[in-house]
This record gives sequence, C-alpha cells and structure tokens, in this order.
Amino acid sequence: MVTIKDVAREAKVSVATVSRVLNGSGPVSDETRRLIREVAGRMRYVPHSGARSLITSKTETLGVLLPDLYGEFFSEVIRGMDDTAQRNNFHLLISRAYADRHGIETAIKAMRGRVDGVVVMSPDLDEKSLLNLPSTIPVVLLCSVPRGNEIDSLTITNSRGAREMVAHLVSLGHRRIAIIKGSARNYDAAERLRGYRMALREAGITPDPYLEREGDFTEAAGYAAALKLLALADRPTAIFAANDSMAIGALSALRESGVEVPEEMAVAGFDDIPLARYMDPPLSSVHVPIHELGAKAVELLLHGITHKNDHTRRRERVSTELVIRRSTGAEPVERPPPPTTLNKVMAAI
Amino acid sequence: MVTIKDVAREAKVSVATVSRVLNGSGPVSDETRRLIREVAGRMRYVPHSGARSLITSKTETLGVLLPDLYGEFFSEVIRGMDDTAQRNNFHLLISRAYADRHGIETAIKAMRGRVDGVVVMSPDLDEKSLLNLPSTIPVVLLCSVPRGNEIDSLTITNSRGAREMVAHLVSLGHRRIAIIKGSARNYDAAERLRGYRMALREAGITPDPYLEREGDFTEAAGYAAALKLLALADRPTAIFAANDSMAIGALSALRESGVEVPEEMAVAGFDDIPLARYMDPPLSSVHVPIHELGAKAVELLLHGITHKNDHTRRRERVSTELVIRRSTGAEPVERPPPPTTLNKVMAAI
DNA sequence: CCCCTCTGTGTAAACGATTACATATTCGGG
DNA sequence: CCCGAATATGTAATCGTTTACACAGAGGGG
Repeated sequence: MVTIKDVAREAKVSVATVSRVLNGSGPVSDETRRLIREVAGRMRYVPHSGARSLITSKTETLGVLLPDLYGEFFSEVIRGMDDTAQRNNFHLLISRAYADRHGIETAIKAMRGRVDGVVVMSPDLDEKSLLNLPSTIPVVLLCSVPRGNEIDSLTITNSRGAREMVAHLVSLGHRRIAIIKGSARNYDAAERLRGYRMALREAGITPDPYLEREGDFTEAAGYAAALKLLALADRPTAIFAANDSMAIGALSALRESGVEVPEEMAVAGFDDIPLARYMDPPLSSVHVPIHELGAKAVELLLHGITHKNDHTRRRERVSTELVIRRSTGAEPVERPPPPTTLNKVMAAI
Repeated sequence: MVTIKDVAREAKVSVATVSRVLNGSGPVSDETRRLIREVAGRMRYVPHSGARSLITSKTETLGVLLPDLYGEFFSEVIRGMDDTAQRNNFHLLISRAYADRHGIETAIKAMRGRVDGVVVMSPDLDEKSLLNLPSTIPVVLLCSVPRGNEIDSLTITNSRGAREMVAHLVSLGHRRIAIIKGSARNYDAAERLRGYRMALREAGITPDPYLEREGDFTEAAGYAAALKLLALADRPTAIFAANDSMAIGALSALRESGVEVPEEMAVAGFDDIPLARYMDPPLSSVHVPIHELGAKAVELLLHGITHKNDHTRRRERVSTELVIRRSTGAEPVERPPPPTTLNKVMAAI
C-alpha cells in the first residue's frame, strides 16, 4: 500500500508538502503542486482514512441505524440519504438493529469512532429507550417518537395525512369507515390511527371498535383484516389501511370475495408507493416524500455535526399529500408523472 | 473522548494490558481482567477504530457499491448482506454510483482505506470497465457480467429461469409469446432475453421481432409495452415480462383495455416480489432468493479477505424457481407461505 | 541449586496522516 | 542597504492503538 511518504520520496519533497497539496491547505508553488498531483495519480495514492481520522478526529462518515424492516421505503430513504451525503463528501455506514434499547445501544456503540453522527430510525414506541443514547455524537431520530429538546427529530405528518384521507372518505358519504392498523408499537402507525379517529370525531361519527383491525404493515395482514371486516354483520363501506401494502392485501381479499371496489367498498392506503397507481382499481393513497425524508435527515445531522452538537435541537416534519385515484370512487385525478429522474432510473432485477 | 490511556491510568496498569484484555490476546490474570473490564465499562471506553485500523490494517468494514436503482430488490439484498456481515462482526459502507467506468472507479477510490473489500453491483454490461478495477482489495461482482478468473462473481440463473417460464407458457399451448425486455445494457435483462429465445427455439417457434418490446424494469414501461402489443395485427397470446414491476404495469394496461387475463392473454413476470401473489390475477413469476444473494455475496467477499485475495476466483449462481399462479392460466399452485421471520417483520411505513 | 518454561506485566516502536513551528528565499519600501 | 512581510518548504510532534521485546517472578525437573 503506497503511503504519503512514498509519494513524497518519489516527488522529492516532504510529506508536509504532499499533504498540503492534497488538502489544498498551505501555500504551494504551482509547479510543485502539478508535480505532486502527477506523482500521486501515477502511484494511485489514496490517503489512509484511519490515519487521517486519527489526527483530525473526523471520519466523514454517517451512521444509519435501521429497524428490521423491508420494502421500498427502506431503499428509497437510503437513496435520499446517500444523495445528500455524497454531495457533502460523506459516506454512509448502514446497519440494522433491533429496535429495543439494547439493540440500538450495541449498534451505536459499534459505530462509535467510525462515524461523526447517526440517524436512528426506530419506529418502535418503546419506553424511554432512546432518551439516554450515548449522545457524545449528534443523533437524528427518524420516524420515531420525537424527544423534545434533547435530540433532533424528523417525522412525517402522519396524523394529518390520515385525517385528510378519512375526511375525504367522509366527504364521499361514507359513515362506516374501517381502519387496518399498523403494529401498536409503531410510532407512524399510532399517529395514523390518531388521525383516523380525529377525522371521525370531526365528522361526528362515533368510533366502532370492531372497525379497527390489527395489522402489521404486510400484504398478508391487510388480506386477513379485510376478510374479517367482510364477515361483520354490519359491514363498513370504506377501508383505510395504514399503509399501501396492507391496502393491496385488502384489495386482493375483496376481489376474491367478489366485492366491487369502489362501488361496494372504498379502499385507501398510505405511502403512495409507485405501484399504487397500477393496482386494480388504482389505489388512493397519502403520498409520502420518502426520498426527501432521507435527504432532510442527513441535512439535519450534518448541521448538528458542523455545529458540534451544541446547536438548538430541531423537530421537523415532512408533509404528506392526498392522492385520489379510483379505489375511493372519486374521479381519477392523477397527479403529474413523477420526476423524470425517478422514471429514468432502472429498477434493476 | 476517553482513550485507552485513560483507562490504563484509572486501572493502574499499562495500556498494553488494557489492549490485551479488550482483544483477548495475551495472558492476563483473572483479577486484572475483571478490573479492566469494569473500569472500561464504567468509563464507556470505545476504541478508536481509526487508530486500530491504522496499525492492524483492517477496517472490519465491507463496501457495497450499488447502481442507481430502487425498489424492493435493493433493500432485500442489503438485508442479506447486513445479516452475514454482522454475524462476522463486519460493517457495511454503502454507496450508490453510476454504473459507468468513471463512476465506479471514483466510488471505489473513495472507499479505499475504509473497507477491506467491496461488493460491486453493476448490471450495466458496458465495456471492459470493470476489468481493471484498482483491485488491491478483494472484489465481488454481483449480478454483473462475470469476469472469468479475475474477479469473484455471483449471479442469478437468469436465462434458466426465463427459459423455464417460457417453456411453461409453451406447455400451456401458447405459440405467440411476447417479451417485455429490460434495458439492453443490463446484464440480467440480457440473460433473461437469452433464456426466452432459447425456449422458443427449443419449442420450434420462430422468433418474431415484433414480439420483443423494449422496457426498463419500471411499471410504466410494462404498461406502455403491453399497449403496443395489443395494437399489433397479430396479437400474442402470452406476455413474459423481464421483471415483476413491468408485468404489473402490463396487467394494468390489459385491464384498462378490457383484455381478460389469463383467458385472452397470459402474463408472467420475474423476481417474485412479495406483491406478486396479491395481484389480480395473482402473478406467475420466477422466484429469486434475493436475501440469499446478498448473504452469499458477503460470504464470498469474506472468503477473499481472509485469504488475502490470492484464492482461486469463484463464479457462483443462485438458483431461481418457477412460481405458477393464475396469471398464466394454470391452476393456482401456491408455494408454502414465506418463512415466518419475513412475515413477522414489519414493513414500517 | 540452576536453568528453563510459563505467566503476567510494562516499555516503546510502529502505523500514516496533519499541522504548529522553524527555516529559507524573495521582494518591496524606506 | 536593511528590515519586515510574504511565500514556499521542511522537521518533528501528535493522534490512539497494537505488539514485539524485555523483564520479573514462580514453579518444576534434573
């Protein structure tokens, strides 16, 4: 492995000069600069980041702690993070961890010294787990229950989005509106449930516990919950699923049961994953700007890093947007096509 | 930040002893060991990984270079990688890069010194780009055109899977079978096309260029291609899409055109994403064990690392499996439900 | 009783970079 | 002609580890 000394020797200068050229720090004559650049390139010199971080105490790396999830959300949020990170010359160290206190602490510990900050995504509500993170380094909480003034946090306007969607269903004349919930321990799921209840209350509808079904964000759960709803003596006329995957599972169950959507049953989801518009019928959903979510999280973290973690904590939310398609019965009002970059991108495999 | 010296001073021993305890290297008395463990824990000491990698020249980190893709595949493969990496106490440094030569070289360069090896996923066929990677460190090529004896590689049995699916369509009596291709530059797509043609030849069917439509692995492309196929004077009776997203787009187009699936048109995809079984009708597809793919890639890389890159190069393939559902018209033969871990997992959001 | 081995510990030299400080040269102004 | 500032470069300390080597004491075999 070629080191800075090798380059210095080859270029007949001192290591200090080489370092200055490569970092653009001190004053160096144009001629020397050219020479060193040439030699370093020819020798394929790459500085040892460990050595560098040892002396500068910077790693230029961000940790990302994800829960044990899967699906498109995951990849899209990473895309957003990576874009912003790369633009700022940062790398991403990604790790999954169980959302419980122990899991997160171990994971953060394993990252200590490797990263300048961490984005923690821990949808589990859990106890005060996250409160006493070994927070010598900046931390941003993503899609987790916000912790006031202690940690930066970034969330989705879950309850507002859910409330708007349910309000939309109400405006179409529905009174018996069911919800397929996410896991009770999941923050986003809890907030969406809150929005649902809020909308019902505002419409003067008394909530019916039978219309609140358990779910876990999978298609299978949506499928099962829909079947149970159909079996009720007093069926709902609309189903709001706490995410699109469950809505898709529900659509499948309704289809197999011969229930017409939206005529006999309106269905709505949350997230607006790309597939939503290709469902039968196209699925109404609450659009979440996932890419932006990742990007903002990293921006927040970088801010914390440059301000050495003694900045005033922020608590931001990214906005959702109602996307109404045929599954709720209204005229299909398709949004303009997604940004071209997304279209051109290949979903390899 | 507390260093090893602080711990040594506090425990009244030398740094060497502390290091020995923490790494379990040299002989240390039980009493000293206990003491040092206690002190280190109390002081929340975490070794500086930079300093460590400086002297050991190991980073315990694997680089992952992904193309500019999105979708479930991405997240699932990362899951597989992370599982295996964590089990071996390795971290994952993930980065996206343009699949062209320059993009990959810059990205690998940026990772040099930070990682012990790299998994490069570069579906683009491109020129010999990948040939002369700065391969001082082990590299595994994932889902890319294999490079014989120079680099370890891991691919999917694309052509076999495609061939089997098309053969299945033939066995159902179809003679005019269309394909919606992936990008011509994409390796997986090219292999799937090859399998399609092979199956036709084996069935004694002369290929019709009008039945080979362009696509790019997105739902939108599948939608558009299906419409064009319907407009043909001599329509096909079956459509094989090179991935599920395009198959779903095609299903959507057929539905809107009032074409019955599978009666008037059989449809099949590739990948068997979780959603496939919830489509209308449930989508026949070629199952790809994505998680396993990621896991194997990391195993291959770890092998290269422990053998200091002078091992004999391997060239492995993970097998696909035909999953027949209603969209191809056969009786629905559902596979057993996916592993429970996957079911229990939450697809947060 | 001596020597050898084994255990437990400390000392100090690496590892590869950055950077404060020192030094050498040049240049312009008084 | 001299002095100070500016420019260009080199020297060496430093960051936090690991580990080769040294050393001290204990125990056992001859």
